[in-house]
Amino acid sequence: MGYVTRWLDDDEQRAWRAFMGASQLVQEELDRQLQRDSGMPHAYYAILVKLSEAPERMLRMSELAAELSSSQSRLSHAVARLEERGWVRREPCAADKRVSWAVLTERGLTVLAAAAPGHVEAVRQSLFDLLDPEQVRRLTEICTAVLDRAKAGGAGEPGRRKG
Amino acid sequence: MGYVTRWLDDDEQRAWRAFMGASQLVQEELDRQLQRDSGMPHAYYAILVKLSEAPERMLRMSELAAELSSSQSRLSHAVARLEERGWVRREPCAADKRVSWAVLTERGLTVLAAAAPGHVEAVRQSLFDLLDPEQVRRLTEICTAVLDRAKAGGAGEPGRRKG
DNA sequence: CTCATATGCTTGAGAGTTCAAGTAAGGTGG
DNA sequence: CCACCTTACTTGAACTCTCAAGCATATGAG
Repeated sequence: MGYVTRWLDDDEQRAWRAFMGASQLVQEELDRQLQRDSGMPHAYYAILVKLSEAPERMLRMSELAAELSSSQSRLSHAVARLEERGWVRREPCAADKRVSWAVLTERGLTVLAAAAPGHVEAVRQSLFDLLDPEQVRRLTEICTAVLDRAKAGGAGEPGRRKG
Repeated sequence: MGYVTRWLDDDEQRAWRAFMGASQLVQEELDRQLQRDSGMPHAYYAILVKLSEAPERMLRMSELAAELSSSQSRLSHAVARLEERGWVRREPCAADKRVSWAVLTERGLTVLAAAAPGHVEAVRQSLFDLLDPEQVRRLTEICTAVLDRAKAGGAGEPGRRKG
C-alpha cells in the first residue's frame, strides 16, 4: 500500500468531468423521455428490446442478464414488474428446472413498437444530432475500447462471474 | 404527428450501444468502488468534492444542485443523509431566510481525503488506462459538445429552469 | 400595505437497484 | 445413493432517486 496517488492532471480532469457529465445527462434524458411518454424506465425498455431481438422472442433469465450487463437480482425484480403489466411472461424450462425463460408477449411487443419511435428521436436529439460522422466513429472506437477490457476479465463487473 | 421515424443505421446502433454500455459500466464500477471502500455512492462523493472546492467550503443548496446537474430534491435528500453522518452541516442564511448553506465539515473533509486516492485509481482503471492521449482529447471534445447543447437550453434538464 | 406570484428548499410516497440470503435443481466424488 | 458444491433464480430489506406537493420567505403590482 505504499502508493503515491497519481492525481488527474488538468486535461484528465476535464475529460473525466465531461465524460461523466455527458453520460449522466444522456442517461437521464432518455430515462425521463421513456418514463414520461411510455411509462417505463430505460432499463425496462432495454429488456423488451433484447427479448424482441431474440429467437422466438424469448431468452433464459441468465442470458438476458448477461446481454444487458445486469445483475440477476435486478433483472428478476424488473421482469416481475413487466410480468404484472403483461408485457413479459415467464415459462419454466423442461430440460433444466432451475431455468426460467422470459418471453415477450404480444402486448409487450405492441408497447415496444409504440415506444420505439419516440425513443429513437430522443436518442438523436441527445447524441447524434450533436456530432458529425467522424465524431461518431471516434466515440464508437473509444467506448468499445472501454467495454472490451470489461469483457476481457477486468475487475468487478455486475452480474458476471469471472471465468 | 405524421412523422416517419428515422431509425438508427448499423453504425449508429453500434455507436449507441457502445456509448450506453461504456457509460453504464464506468458509472457502476465507480459507484461500487466508492460504496465498497468508502461507504458512499458516487453522488455523495461528488457533493463532497464540490463543497471542498468552494470558497469557505460552503455553497447554497441551489448552487450546489446546479453545479452537480442534480435536482434540488435529490440534493436535499442526499445532504440530509450526509448531515446524519456528520460530513456536511447546514447553515441558515441571514440575508435571505429561504436559503440554506451546505458546509463541508472537518470530518467530511477527512473522509473525502481518505476516499479520493482509491477513487482516482478506479477512474484510471476504468477509463484513462484504456485510452491513449489522442483518444482522451477526442472524448473530451465529443462529451463537451453533448454537454454544451444542454447548457444552451436544450429540452428537459433536471433541476434547472430555462432562462 | 396587501394580495398574488415566484423562489428556495423540504417532505412523503412510490419505484428501482443493490446486497446478502435463501430456495431449488443439476452435477460429482466417494 | 448421499453428501457436497455449483448453478439459476428469487426474495427481503435498506437505500437512493423521482415526482408531486407542501412550507416559508421574498418580490412586485395595485
